[in-house]
Amino acid sequence: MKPTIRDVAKLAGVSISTVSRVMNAPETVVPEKRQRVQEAIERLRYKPNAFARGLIYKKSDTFGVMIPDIENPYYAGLLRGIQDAAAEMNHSVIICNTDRDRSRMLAYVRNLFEKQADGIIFASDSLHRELYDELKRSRLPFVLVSTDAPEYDAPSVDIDNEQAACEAVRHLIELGHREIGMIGFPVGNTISGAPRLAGFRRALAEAGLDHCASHVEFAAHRFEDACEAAGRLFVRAPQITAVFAASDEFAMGVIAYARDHGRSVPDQLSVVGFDDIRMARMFIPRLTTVEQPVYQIGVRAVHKLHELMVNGEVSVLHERLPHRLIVRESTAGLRV
Amino acid sequence: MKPTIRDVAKLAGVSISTVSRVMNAPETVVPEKRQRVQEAIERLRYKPNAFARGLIYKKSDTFGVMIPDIENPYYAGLLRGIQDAAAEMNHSVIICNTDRDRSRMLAYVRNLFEKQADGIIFASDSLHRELYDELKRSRLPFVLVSTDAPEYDAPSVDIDNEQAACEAVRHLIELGHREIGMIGFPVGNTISGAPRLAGFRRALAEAGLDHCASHVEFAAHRFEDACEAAGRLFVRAPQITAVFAASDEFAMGVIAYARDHGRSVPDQLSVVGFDDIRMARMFIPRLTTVEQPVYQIGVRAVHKLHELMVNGEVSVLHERLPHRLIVRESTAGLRV
DNA sequence: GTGAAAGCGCTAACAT
DNA sequence: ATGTTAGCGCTTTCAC
Repeated sequence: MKPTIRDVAKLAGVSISTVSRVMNAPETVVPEKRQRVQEAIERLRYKPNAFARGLIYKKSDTFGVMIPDIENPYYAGLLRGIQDAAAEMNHSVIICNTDRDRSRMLAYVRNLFEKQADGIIFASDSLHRELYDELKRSRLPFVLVSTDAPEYDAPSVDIDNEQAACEAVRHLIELGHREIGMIGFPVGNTISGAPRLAGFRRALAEAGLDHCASHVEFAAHRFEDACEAAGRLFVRAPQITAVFAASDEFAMGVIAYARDHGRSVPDQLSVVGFDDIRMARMFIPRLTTVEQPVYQIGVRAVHKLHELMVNGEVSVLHERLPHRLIVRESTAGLRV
Repeated sequence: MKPTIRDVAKLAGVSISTVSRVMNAPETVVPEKRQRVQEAIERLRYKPNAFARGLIYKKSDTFGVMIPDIENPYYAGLLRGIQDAAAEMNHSVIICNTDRDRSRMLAYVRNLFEKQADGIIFASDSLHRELYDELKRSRLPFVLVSTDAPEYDAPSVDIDNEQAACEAVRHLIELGHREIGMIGFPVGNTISGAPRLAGFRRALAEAGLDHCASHVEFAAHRFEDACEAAGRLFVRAPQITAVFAASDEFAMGVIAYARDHGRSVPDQLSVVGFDDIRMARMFIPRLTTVEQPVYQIGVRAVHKLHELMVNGEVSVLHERLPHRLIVRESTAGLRV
């Protein structure tokens, strides 16, 4: 059996409260006894039971992270920031891979509630009504990451997606492109949908290129979806010389499709991605893309959650971190 | 405050033991009361406190996963299998990103112990003495994944790395290559090191190509390291026409390096990777590689851990899952 | 079949 | 400064 506080007390010849004090307020115990207790703790390799503590303190030093798909490099980066920040403050993180399945999400929330999680970080999925209600009822503090839910005033951390998309498209325009298409996320789905599309349209409008505004195809999430979407786009608008892809994986899909159909990148087609996942600089050609500070987003999310847990509220509700366009090899000036 | 069993009892007009019975052995309660209690539970949205339960049952339905780096697609795939299998049996998984830092690993184990985790899955890091001792002392059941530790007889799940590497190299040989190099993991570091090197050497020996046995360079873990290693390899042995890379990321590094130095793949250089990460089929050229059933490895690891938790022992100590060579576009016959 | 009470391992009054 | 005790929320004897 694992040693309990009683075992330590017996071995040290003191009462259990003294042992408890040695752990929680050592200065209130005379050095001599403190010493004895510490030795007993070492010898027995005693560690306090988190259940018993939790029952008293009503906290678990644990929180849950809900993400759609750990295999997606974007979420992996996020998770890393989250876990590092959590470890920093001695908290554990329980990972919940949702696969975008609503009933799984609900089940996770309930489970986290039972396990007395101190909070939840909810990343990237659309926060539907039922889930929001459950979250609220559970009274678990939660923060949203890369998920906009303007209708609910939940704390969030993110980048300015509309602006970032706009800058990416401007880059294409500055390169001389006048026939530009986009591969986007479904509009309703996540924050990556609508705002990035809006940014695309804004850049177009600024440059008087509104005729391109409908050159948009949507893809679900993965590379293969993007390949197909690229196919549809090129059929509809073969004159296109540049594509804004709403994620790096989409950009790779577009490039792969183009390559398979005799269009070389960037000579005959420029492509901008989004996210700057690690793969972006390993791909050939290296991807021009919008860098998101994923790791930092994760870190900030944890801090925000912590603030929420401690103060019950948060100083800035919606936090936006800076993004940056990184020009690599997948975009080039338009050749006439 | 969260409702407790007392609140439910009061609302239903019964004793707390009856409420407990409704949850744990409903058939022992008369239907009428059972009904009332269930209604009260619903109304209050009561959920039993896992701390209190844990204190009694001495288990948390939670286990920890230690991995070096979630951003590495290989581990991400593993984690996905693990999490799915865990969710299946209503267990939570606490993620511990080790960054290969020994003191962090130790800290995680202690933390998991305190939190009363039911077991640990330890992936891919080398299991050093101190950690092994800590694990043993903690009496936490644990299973090793993609980590060989023959000196300790710990349960493990993995593939046959030596054989898989051998097959990858044979593929190169069958293609007509006679000057073959390798980019490997440091030999001491993980299971990916020594066995894959041994497989490389075995295939070479079988074909009477021993003169290639020293055409090996080592890289730490990342793409950039592999690029550099490729540089060293080509300086030392410029006659090489094919490379066996011990991971897909290494293969991409080699290809990127070759591309930057005027060697096209697969026309002038064939490259085989290892792992079949998702990116392997998105890369250009698509990677020929050894597929590991990562997801399944994760699933099996959970089942093995569960077996260990329940029975205190495991029927087969070391489990090996099947691998498979997938030929795509990064390898081609030798042109003379 | 149901309630009262003990106890899981710990902390925090409360005595001394 | 230290020991005794109540109690966190639950399960499980043990009486009735």
